[in-house]
Amino acid sequence: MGIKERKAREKEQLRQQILSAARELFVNEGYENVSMRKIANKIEYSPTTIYLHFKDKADLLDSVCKETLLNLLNTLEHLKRDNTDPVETLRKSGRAYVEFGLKYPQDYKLTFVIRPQFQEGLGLQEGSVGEKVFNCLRAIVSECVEEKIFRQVDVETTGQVMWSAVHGVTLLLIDFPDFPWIEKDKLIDTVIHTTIAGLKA
Amino acid sequence: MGIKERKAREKEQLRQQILSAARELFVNEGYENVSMRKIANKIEYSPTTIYLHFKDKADLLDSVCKETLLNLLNTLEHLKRDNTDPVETLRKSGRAYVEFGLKYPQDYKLTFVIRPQFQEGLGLQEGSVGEKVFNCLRAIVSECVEEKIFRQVDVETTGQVMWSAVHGVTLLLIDFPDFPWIEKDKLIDTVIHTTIAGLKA
DNA sequence: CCTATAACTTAACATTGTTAACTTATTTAT
DNA sequence: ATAAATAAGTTAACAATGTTAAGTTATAGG
Repeated sequence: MGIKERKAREKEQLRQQILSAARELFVNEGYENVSMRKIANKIEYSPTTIYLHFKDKADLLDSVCKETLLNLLNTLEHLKRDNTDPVETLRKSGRAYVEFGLKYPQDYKLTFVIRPQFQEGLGLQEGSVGEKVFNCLRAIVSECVEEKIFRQVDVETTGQVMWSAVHGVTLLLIDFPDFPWIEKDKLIDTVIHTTIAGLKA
Repeated sequence: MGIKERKAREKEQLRQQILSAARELFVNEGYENVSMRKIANKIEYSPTTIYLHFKDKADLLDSVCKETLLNLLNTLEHLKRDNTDPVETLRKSGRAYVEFGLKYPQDYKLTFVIRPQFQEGLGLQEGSVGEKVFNCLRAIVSECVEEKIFRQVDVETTGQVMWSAVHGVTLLLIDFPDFPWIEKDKLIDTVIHTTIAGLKA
C-alpha cells in the first residue's frame, strides 16, 4: 500500500512547490501584481492546477501567511532568554519582532495588513499559528507583570500595548522608506525602550 | 471673460464629483474591488472621462488620500489646546489621531497603507499635506521637549516614537476587529499614556 | 481487460485598467 | 459669417485578470 503514500507525498510536494513559488512572487512583485498564471508558469503547470490544491488566490495567500507566522514564532521561541531578567527578554523579543518585519517586509505586510483585508473576520481562532505567536508574547509579558516590575497588573493590556508599539514602528519603516527618519536602529530601540519605561511604575 | 471661468468651474465640479464617488466606493468596497467603470457608472459618465481628470487609478487614490490628510490636519489643528500644559495637548492629539483613524478606517488604511504600496517613493515632499500633518505633530512635541518635560532632547525622535505608537494601535484595531482586545478606549488611552510616561525622565 | 478515479489541461466567461480613434460641440481667428 | 482649432466626451478595442466547466489522459483496483 506504499503506492498511495507515494501519491500523497507527490501531491504534498507539488503543494509546497506552488506555495514557495507564490511566496517568492508575492514578496517580489506584491500580492496584487501576481496572477495565478504567473505562479503557474513558474512551476510549469497549467493555471488551473493550482485550484486543485488551493481554493482560490486568497487561500493561497492564507497559506503563505501561515508559513510566515510559523517563521516568526520560531524566531521568537528560539531567542536566547535571560531567565534572571524578564524585561531584558521582552526587550529582545520586541527587537526581534521588528527585525523580522524589516527582514521580510513584504511577508510582514502580507500577513499583518493585506491578509486581514482579503480574509476578514480572522480573530485568532483556536489552535492557529497567530494564536501561538500571541501566546508567546503573552508568556514573556506575564513574567514581567508577575514580578511586579510593571505598573499595569493586566497582562492583556500590557501585551497589547507592546504589540501596538512594535507593529507601528515596523509598518512605518516599511511603508515610508523615504521619510526623514532618525537613524533606524535608534528609532526601534527608543520605541521599545520608551514603551517598557512607560510600563514600569 | 467670465465664460472661461464658468468652464473651469464646471470642470472642477466634475473633478470633485469623480473624487467623491471614488472615495465613497473605495471606502465601502475597498480600493481593489472598485473599477473605473463602477466609478463612471456612479457619476453617469463614460469610464474614459475619468482619465481626462486623473492620470490613472493610482492618481485618483492619491487625490482621495490628499483630502483625507487635509481632514486629519484640520482635525488636529482645531483641537482645543490647553496652552499651560503641552503634554495634555499631546495626549489629546494622539487620542484625536487614533479616533480619526477609527472613524474613517478605510480612509486611514487607504492613506497610510494602501497608497504607499501603489505610489512608492513618497517621502513627505515639500509643501505636501503629509508634511503639514507631521509638522503639526512636531510643533506639539517640540513644546513638550523645550520645557524639558521629556527625557529625550531630540524632537524628531520623540515625534517618531509617538507616531509609531498611535499608528500601531490604530492599525491593529482596524485590521483585527475580532481579536480579543481589552476595552478599546482603555487600550488607546493606555498606549498613549504609556508612551508619554516613557518619554518623561 | 474494463472501469472508476485522480491529475491535469484546454477553452471559455465576465471583468479589469488603459489607449487610440472618433464624434460632437464650442471657441477663436480671419 | 465661415473656417480652423480646441475642448469634452464617447465607443471600441487591447491584453490580462480570477475562476469555472468540460474535456483529456493516465493510472489504480477489481
